[in-house]
Amino acid sequence: MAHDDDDTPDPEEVAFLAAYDPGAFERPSVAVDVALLSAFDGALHALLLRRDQHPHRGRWALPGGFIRMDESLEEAAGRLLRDKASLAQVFVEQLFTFGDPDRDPRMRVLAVAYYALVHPARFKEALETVEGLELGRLVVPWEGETGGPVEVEGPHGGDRPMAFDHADILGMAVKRIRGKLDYSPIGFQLLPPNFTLRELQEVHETILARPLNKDSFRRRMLATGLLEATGEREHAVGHRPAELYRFVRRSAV
Amino acid sequence: MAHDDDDTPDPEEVAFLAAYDPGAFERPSVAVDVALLSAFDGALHALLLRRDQHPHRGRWALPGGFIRMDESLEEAAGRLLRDKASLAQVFVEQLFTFGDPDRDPRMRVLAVAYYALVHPARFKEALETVEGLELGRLVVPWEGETGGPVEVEGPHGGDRPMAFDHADILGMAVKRIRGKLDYSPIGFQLLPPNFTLRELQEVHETILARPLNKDSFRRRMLATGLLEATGEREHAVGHRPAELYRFVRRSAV
DNA sequence: TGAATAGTGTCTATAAGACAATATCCC
DNA sequence: GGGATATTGTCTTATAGACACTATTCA
Repeated sequence: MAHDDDDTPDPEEVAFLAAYDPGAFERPSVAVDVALLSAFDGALHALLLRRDQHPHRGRWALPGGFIRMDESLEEAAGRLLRDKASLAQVFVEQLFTFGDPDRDPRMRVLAVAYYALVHPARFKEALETVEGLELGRLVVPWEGETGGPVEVEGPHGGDRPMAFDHADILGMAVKRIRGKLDYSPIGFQLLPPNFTLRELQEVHETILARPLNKDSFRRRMLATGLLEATGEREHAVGHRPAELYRFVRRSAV
Repeated sequence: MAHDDDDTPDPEEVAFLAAYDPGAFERPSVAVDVALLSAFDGALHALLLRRDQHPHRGRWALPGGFIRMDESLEEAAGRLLRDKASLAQVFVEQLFTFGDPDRDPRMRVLAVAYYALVHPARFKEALETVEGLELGRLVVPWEGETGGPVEVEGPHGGDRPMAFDHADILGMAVKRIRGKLDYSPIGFQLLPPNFTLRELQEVHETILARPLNKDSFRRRMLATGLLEATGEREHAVGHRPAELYRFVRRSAV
């Protein structure tokens, strides 16, 4: 790895120094922050915690916490979701590592950001059962995959200003999942096991924040071979019920 | 940010503890490793350093080093490229953060991986002028954007086994630039300022490891509006010289 | 003049968008 | 039956691949 300092010809010695004398190199704190997202009511939503301490008191923050020495980053993200939102078995993926020296005024903290996707039922259950969790509705002020921070609103409108660089983390999450939609069946993380094509299209439209052509969407999705008809149909919908599909577990790649 | 431990209701207090008493929380070391890539001779190549110390003595590693407390991650990547390869003004982008607890047998080290792209002339100049740098030719054992570690060969063939998880970092870099090629003019980082369409196509083919349709490539590239004819042509090529193009600086986005 | 690649034009196959027609459920 | 959406089929348009033809340079 050659993790040596610049003018030192011996990487290993330096590394051992750092290992045996923690004071030799200052080390940053490393946190994992998770953008837990769901799609409903025509918008992406995130789970937030309101800060009651300085800095950024009164602003909203993503669930996060310091990593432990014996867990991987992804395990830390999973642990945080379990502990802060009592959600297990959630799809998580690493997003980006934020490391501006002054992103936290107290000390140097790196944030390894993850995003997670759950379907609305589980999302809302966490929101109602776990103390302190609040809802943030994402308003994306840019188009396509341009990128940049998002704005966050409360359930009844009104701003929810984000703490630290968490609006950037959310923006990065939106950008990432918009990009992944093109080539990856990411949408099924945001739906129950069985779903109609219209529901899938609504999820896509919510993520992309633009209407999609119904016929073309239908054809494209069925052509991927990732959807499988269940033979069942939705019911009690006041109109012709649509067939329910499920995502195929990719077997041989 | 709520960087609190699980069962602690006061994130800030914990953070202050960590800040004022570094022993309260163990912190990992954080390194930046850079996959410096170039495309020539029909393959992607990386700059490597041979390890002469344990662990992984005799294996090859990417240039890397610990971050400093006063620099951002991207600044650290730039500093490493200057110090280790005397390359400045290189395009770098964050790739992924590797954090397996046992990725380094000596201690917990997170590696924030970056990739960098330079054109062959600068790459080879670094290789020849900077002591200790060696050449790695990437062999990608998977197709498309499947992902996974790459194999690395020396300039005259023969394996160059990579240290730590650096084969995974290189694999992630290849996967990323393959993906970006579709929607981003990433190729121009690997070319001189003026270049022909054929050269651009060769870069794309090298990155994707598959032949591209010439007519279609031409049309697609010119349709992006990112290429600008210089009016000049290549010369002394033994055949009709092609027009030289340059990339347009995206003005209004 | 010939070798070799650049660059243009045209045809075909495929995928996306538009739209119409029919099907099916609930009320 | 009426309302509403599902599902299928057809037509049009845009784009990618294939291929043929002309253009231009150097040896």
